[in-house]
Amino acid sequence: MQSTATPMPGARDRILDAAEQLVADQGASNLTLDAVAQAASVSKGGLLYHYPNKEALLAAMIERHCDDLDECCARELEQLPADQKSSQLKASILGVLKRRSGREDVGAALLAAAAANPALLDGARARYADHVAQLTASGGCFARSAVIMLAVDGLMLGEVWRLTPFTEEQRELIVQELLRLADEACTQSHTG
Amino acid sequence: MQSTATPMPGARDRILDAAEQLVADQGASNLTLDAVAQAASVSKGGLLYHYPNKEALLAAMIERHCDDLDECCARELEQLPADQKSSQLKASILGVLKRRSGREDVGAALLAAAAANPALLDGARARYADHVAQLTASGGCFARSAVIMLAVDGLMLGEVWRLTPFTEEQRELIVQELLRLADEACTQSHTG
DNA sequence: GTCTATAGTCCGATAGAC
DNA sequence: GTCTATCGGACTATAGAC
Repeated sequence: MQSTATPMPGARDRILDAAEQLVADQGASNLTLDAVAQAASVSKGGLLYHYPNKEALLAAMIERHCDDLDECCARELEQLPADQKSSQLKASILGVLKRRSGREDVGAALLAAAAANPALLDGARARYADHVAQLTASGGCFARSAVIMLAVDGLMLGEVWRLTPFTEEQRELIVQELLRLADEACTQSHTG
Repeated sequence: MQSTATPMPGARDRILDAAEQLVADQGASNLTLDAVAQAASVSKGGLLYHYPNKEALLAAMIERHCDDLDECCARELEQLPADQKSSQLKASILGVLKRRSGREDVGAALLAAAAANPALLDGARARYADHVAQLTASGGCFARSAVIMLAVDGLMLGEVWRLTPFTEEQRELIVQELLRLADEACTQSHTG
């Protein structure tokens, strides 16, 4: 485990950093073991000591990426009132969407790698299922909460693939609308 | 152009069919020119006559995939009242989500290929921008309409990557909720 | 624990006959 | 318009020294 301030990153994390930067700079198809080793200032043999094959490297990248996302949501949750049902949902919205991560290319590359090897996403799948379970347990309207979660996913993935053409103003309107819907989901006033 | 009933598919479409099936059966990483040629009963040289390189083949696959999606939405639109503002939005919801396409793997593979070559998605980007423009012009609430569109995308992409753990019942609840929200988006009663 | 060197595989694209 | 044959390059992973 890695604290937020990292005075001396271990080799494993340094490799992950280098791999991320490489993908962000040069695209997914250039994520070769050679390139990663060079970028991380390790030899290929050294790289393969820490991650025995490319799949293991990708799995570690995905896991850290998901951890980052969870941390963002956790930080948002701390700044929201603890006694409101909607806070959990709002934290998910803000944690994922408040600031664009700047690592969209990395996300795209990791998802691309998962197409060749679906098992890579097993961890992410488990996290997703947890979130849905939390949703059903939170007492708010399930369908409404799910729609909000899915819209968050849709916007994030749209930005990952650079499909969404929204202006910053439009994007802000969307986030505000999501927060409004989150309140509704928990007060259930929308069922009329 | 290809009519709905295809008595004798041209070589180009036959190749596309074979490529889709190959991806669906064997995964994205097995979409090699050799494999496609074999599956389409053409030689590699013949394949490369119709699509001069792999990128051209992928672009054609993506374009046809998008066309299919548009057609599904158009068909739904025909069955909805023409005089209601919400029909357009509802057609998008139903066209994409009513029946699972069964081609999720193909979508994943195409998206994955786009990570290595972002230009492949330019066509899809233009379509997306069109949809958003239609949204703003339709007179309904922009933010609400956008949220609905994004949730549709989120669910579709979630299924493409097999991330979503929803049961069929939950999925149906979500679709119904989206349709309800579409009505609200166009009556604007929610801003109250 | 980290390195060098290399084995072995696979793929995309070209050349040129028919 | 379709074929065969092959080139050249890139990649993962292993073997073994230090």
